[in-house]
Amino acid sequence: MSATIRDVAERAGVGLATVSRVVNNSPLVSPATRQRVLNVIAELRYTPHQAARSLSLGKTLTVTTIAPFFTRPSVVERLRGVEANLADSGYQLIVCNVETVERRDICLRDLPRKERSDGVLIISLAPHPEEVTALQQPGVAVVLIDTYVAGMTCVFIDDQQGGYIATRHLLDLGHERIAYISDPLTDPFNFTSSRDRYAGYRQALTDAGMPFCESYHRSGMHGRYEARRLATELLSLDRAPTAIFAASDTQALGVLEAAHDIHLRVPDDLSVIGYDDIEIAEYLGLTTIRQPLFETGARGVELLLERLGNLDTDPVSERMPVELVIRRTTAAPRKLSSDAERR
Amino acid sequence: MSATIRDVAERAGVGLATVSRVVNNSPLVSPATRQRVLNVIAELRYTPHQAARSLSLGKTLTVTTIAPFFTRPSVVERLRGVEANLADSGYQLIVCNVETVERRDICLRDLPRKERSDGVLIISLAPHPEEVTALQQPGVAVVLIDTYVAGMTCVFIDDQQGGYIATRHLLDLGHERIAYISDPLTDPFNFTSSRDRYAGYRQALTDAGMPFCESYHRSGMHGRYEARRLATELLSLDRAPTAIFAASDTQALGVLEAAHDIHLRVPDDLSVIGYDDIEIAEYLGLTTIRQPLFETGARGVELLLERLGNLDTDPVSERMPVELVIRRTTAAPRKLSSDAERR
DNA sequence: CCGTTTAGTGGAAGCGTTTCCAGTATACCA
DNA sequence: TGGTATACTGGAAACGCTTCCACTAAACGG
Repeated sequence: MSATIRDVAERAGVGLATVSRVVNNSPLVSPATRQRVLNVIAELRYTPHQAARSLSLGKTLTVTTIAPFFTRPSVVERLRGVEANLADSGYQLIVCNVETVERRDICLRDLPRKERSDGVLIISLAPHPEEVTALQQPGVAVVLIDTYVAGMTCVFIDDQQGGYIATRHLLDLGHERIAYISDPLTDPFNFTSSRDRYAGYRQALTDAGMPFCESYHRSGMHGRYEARRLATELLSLDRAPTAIFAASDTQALGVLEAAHDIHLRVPDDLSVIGYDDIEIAEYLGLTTIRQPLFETGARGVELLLERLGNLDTDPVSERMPVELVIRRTTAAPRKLSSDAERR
Repeated sequence: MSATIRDVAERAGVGLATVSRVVNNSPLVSPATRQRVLNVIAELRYTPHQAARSLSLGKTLTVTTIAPFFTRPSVVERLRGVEANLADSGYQLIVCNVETVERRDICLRDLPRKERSDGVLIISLAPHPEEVTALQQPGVAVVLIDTYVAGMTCVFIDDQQGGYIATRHLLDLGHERIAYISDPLTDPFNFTSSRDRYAGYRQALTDAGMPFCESYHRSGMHGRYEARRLATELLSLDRAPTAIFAASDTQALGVLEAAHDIHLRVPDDLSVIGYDDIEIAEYLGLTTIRQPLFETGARGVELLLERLGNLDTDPVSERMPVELVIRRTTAAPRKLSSDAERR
């Protein structure tokens, strides 16, 4: 159907090897021959057959990215970073979306195999110990994004630090009743960010000599609606929090809605801080913790490409910084009401 | 390095062909042999080599999706539809992001080739006539999403209708000065949606006997910031519009910002309607035109898989419906002020 | 009981590349 | 002038799989 290297060779009156050399820019071809071959290639619209190429080469020329819920703004942004750096590398990007635990397990087991892909990028999914062992088998290069596992190459965020900074910000403003809304701290996907941010939250509280109140921590399925529900619960508490730290901007939106529902004004009656700094955060004036989403993806690919060149590289891990972005949803608590309530 | 079919065959004491048959669920294997082979496969952690498989099969087992600006909410949602329906099909999804015209041209020329992919999904990019010819060459199955081209298989949206409905809604509310903000009507990517929606806008105006005012149409680069700038221009006109139809929700956000900048209240002083019904639209109470984003992606894959089975299928095109979603950013214009200004 | 079908099996060709190896000119050096 | 390095070139093996074809042994019908 389409032209093969043999067709080109015959038509140009040269050997197969020569055509291959031309295609691969080998210097061992005389200019005259090269030109003749190039003409025939153009004439026949010849394109090398990927599968044949990779079979012969022993490489798939392919990089697989495993991403959970790849429509979430934060994931999309990381993916963009991945794509941007992979586009000109000659590798194709295979994207695998994970929305169920079964698929998570299948993907982590079957995809990182030499027969399928030269390299694998795993976003936000922390492999279990036995999976780590499998991932370390030589043959496939693996880079973890947004996750830290000792002994593997990772690009990650210091989420504990992020949680700390967010809470610290609220403490600095004078808040004493600070709640935290997040995904479940342990979940079957093995996401670590809610857990790490929680640890930072607790640490900041402790460092400030502030007691931790169990009922100020609520967790539930990721998403705006669930966060709205949790925030509503929180806000109807006897001693309702004056500030809520949401583990993601999306969840912060839910908190904002809940506040709106009961006619609480933000930041006057309630301070809200999110996490991620997704695009809409700026629009809404949401105070948040910015993490370098695009950059983690981009850097992850860089590390992967390096490892692809040399598989024996020692694993490296890079921590990316987070940053507090103060906008319009956090402010000092109203002394009056909180004092009144307290006495 | 990793086990091949030969290793399995030797270890199980059977022929290559038998192993292949087991792997591919051929009925021509006795239960006993099958079990023996399966045991060895498990033991050796054997996985068929993709490239070898596809070379032998003459198929790449791969589907490529070409998407412009794949982080835009509307595109992400379509991609999710694509992924959802492709996940269990046995085909791998290769994603190609297009953010420059050069890459658009390269992708449209090089990717839809039998040697690279069994099928190609093209999102929102209308091929030029000469590209259409190339895309119709047998060998690759191509499905266009969000674009209509005669003679090709497409899943598209009636954007003209959408533009009409949006404008009609504003007219019905009593607006007489309705502006339209969009991407440039003709652009090098050959996006058609802004153009079609514009046509609907004009048509609705005409049908209502309303004159079209050139200065009420502004176009610029896609995005919130540009839309905000254009809206600001519009709102500082002598006879400023009382309603603005934005060609996307993202742009509608920019309009909302512009209104906020000059302390115009929405919908009291200004009605705003968007397009797409992206997730944030509901949160913001944005009136908009909903288009079935996920569904176009999902349906596109279905059609592609059908064509993959039988390449000689006649091209079909399916139009998906749009729907007006009325929320809180549109209302009747304030008679008082508009009358006052007019006289 | 003997042909004939049928289930199960293995060998080998072929998919389209890359690349090692061997070969043939031509150029260069002594 | 002969020998050797040099610049190209082509043949063929190999990559790991699928599948056609040939084959054997058992089952079946007359």
